[in-house]
Amino acid sequence: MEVKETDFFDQVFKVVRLIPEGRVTSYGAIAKYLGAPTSSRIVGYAMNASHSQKEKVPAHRVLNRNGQLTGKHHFSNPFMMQELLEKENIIIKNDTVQDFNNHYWDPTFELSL
DNA sequence: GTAATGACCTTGG
DNA sequence: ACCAAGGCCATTA
Repeated sequence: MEVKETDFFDQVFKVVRLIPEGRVTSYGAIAKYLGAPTSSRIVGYAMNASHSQKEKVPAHRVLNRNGQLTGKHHFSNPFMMQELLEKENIIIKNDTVQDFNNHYWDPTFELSL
């Protein structure tokens, strides 16, 4: 089964796609939700593979713990990520999401509710 | 098969 | 409070 990259990736994509509009989450939150709080890097790597996925993944809603647009450079255009987020009523300044705590969407909290 | 890198986070000094 | 290093899993060279 070469089509199966890894279950971890699939899980990450699934959670990322569940992120509602106007909400953002962090890699560590997803990793923790998947049961791998220390494997936060894998989540970021999964986003890197998101381009390979058929279904589009709202990777622009996934930021780091600092609320910083670390992977904006990986998009079609570095500004695309910021534009997409701004379109969702999310304010971004200096490549950093303002009111990050207010827009933070924790899967372990929302999905575990 | 080994080594290095990566859209990160946690812990130690 | 700030700075530094380690760890994690998977992919690529």
